[in-house]
Amino acid sequence: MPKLGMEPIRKAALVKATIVEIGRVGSLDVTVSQIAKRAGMSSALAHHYFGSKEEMFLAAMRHILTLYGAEVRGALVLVEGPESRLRAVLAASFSAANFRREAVGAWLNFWVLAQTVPEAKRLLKVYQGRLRSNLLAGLRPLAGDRAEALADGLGALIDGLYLREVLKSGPPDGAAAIATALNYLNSQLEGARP
Amino acid sequence: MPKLGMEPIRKAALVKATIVEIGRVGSLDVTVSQIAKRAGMSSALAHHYFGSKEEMFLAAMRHILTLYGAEVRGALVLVEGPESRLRAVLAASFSAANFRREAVGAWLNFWVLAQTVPEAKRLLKVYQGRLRSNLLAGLRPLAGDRAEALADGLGALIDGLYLREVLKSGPPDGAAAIATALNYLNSQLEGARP
DNA sequence: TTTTTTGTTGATTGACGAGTCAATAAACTT
DNA sequence: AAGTTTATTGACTCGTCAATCAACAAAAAA
Repeated sequence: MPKLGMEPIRKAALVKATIVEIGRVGSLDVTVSQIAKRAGMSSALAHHYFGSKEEMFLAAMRHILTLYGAEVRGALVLVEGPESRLRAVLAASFSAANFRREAVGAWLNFWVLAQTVPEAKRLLKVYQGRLRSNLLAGLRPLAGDRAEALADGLGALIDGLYLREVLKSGPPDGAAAIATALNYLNSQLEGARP
Repeated sequence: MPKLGMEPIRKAALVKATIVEIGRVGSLDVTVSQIAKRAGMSSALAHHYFGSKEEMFLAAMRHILTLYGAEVRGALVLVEGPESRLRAVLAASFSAANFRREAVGAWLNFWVLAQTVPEAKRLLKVYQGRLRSNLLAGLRPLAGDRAEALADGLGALIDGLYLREVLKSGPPDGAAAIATALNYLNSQLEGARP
C-alpha cells in the first residue's frame, strides 16, 4: 500500500489538522493522536515525520504566517499609492481566509506558545515586523515622522481586533474590523494633511 | 497546629500563587502542586479548598477583574468632566499594578481559557462590558453618536496593547501605551469638535 | 533477487498529574 | 470528657499522553 513521496503530503495534512484541532479545542491541549486521527494516520506516523509535538505546532505557525504573507504580497502587487497600499494590508489581515474562528483561535494560542518557546516568539516577531514595515511604507508618505507611532498604534489595534474576535459569538465580521481600522487611520491622517 | 479561620487566608494565597505561576510558566499548564507549593501548602489542601484546578483559575480571574475594577472605580471618584474620565480609565488600565508581565501573561491565558470554559468567557465579557460603558460615559458628551464606534475601537486598541506587551522584552511601559491610546482619542475627537 | 529505502502501525513504556482518602491533630461545643 | 468541626498531609488511584520500538509491506536500487 505504501506509495512513495508521501512525506510532503503527510506533513501538509498534519499541519492543516493541527490548526483545525487547536481552533476546535481552543487550546494547545490537543493530543498528537487527535491531530493524527484528523489527518488520517496513526500518531506514530505523525511522530515519524515531525519528531515532536512542538515541531508540529511550529510548522503550523509557519504555515499560517506563510499564508498571511502570501496574501499580503498578492494584494500589494496591484496597488497604486500609499492609501491603497494601506487598504490592501488591512483587507488581507481581515480577509475571510485569515479572519476565521479557527485561524484566530490558533493565532491566540500561538501567542501563548510564544511565551514559552523561543522559536514561536521569533516567528511572531517576524510577523509583527512585516506588518509594521508594510504599514510604514504606506504611512510615511502620508504622515511623515508620525508614521512610526501610527504604525505601532494601528498594529496594536489590528491585534486587538483579532483578540476580540475570539470572544464574540456569531460569524466573524471582517468588514466591521476593517471599518474600525480605517476609521482610526482616517482620523489620524486628517489632522496631518496639508 | 491548625488554627481556625484559615480558609480565606489559604484561598487568597492560592489565588495569588495561581496568578504568579501562570505568569511565570506562561501557560495554563501549571500543576496544582506547583501552585500549592508556592502558596506554602500541600496540593491536597488546595483541592480541599477549591475542589478543582478550574475553580482555582476562575477565582484567579475574578480576583484580577476585581482589582482592575476597584482601581478604575477609585480613579473615577475624583474626576471632573469627560476628558478627565477617559484619562482615568486609561491610567487605571495601564497602571503599574495591572500592566505588569505577570498579570498580562495571566490575562492572555484567561483569554485562552475563555474559549473552553463558559464561566471564563462570561467573566471576560463582564470586563469588556464594564470597560465599554466606562469609555462610553466619557465619549458620549464628546463624540455624540460616534461614541459607540469609538469605544469599540479604543477597547480593541487597549486589548491589543496588552497583547503586544506579552512579546516585548524589557520592562513594561505603561506610559507609552497610554500615549498611544490618547493619541487615538485626540485625533478622533479633533475632527468632531465644534 | 537480494538489499535498501520509505511508509506505516499496534503495542508498549515511562512519566506525570488531577483528584481522593484515610489518618492525625488541634481547636471549639456541649 | 466526649463529640464535632476545621485544618492538614502523605500515599494512592486512575487516567492520559508523548515518544519509542518492533514488525510488516511495498517500491526502488543493486
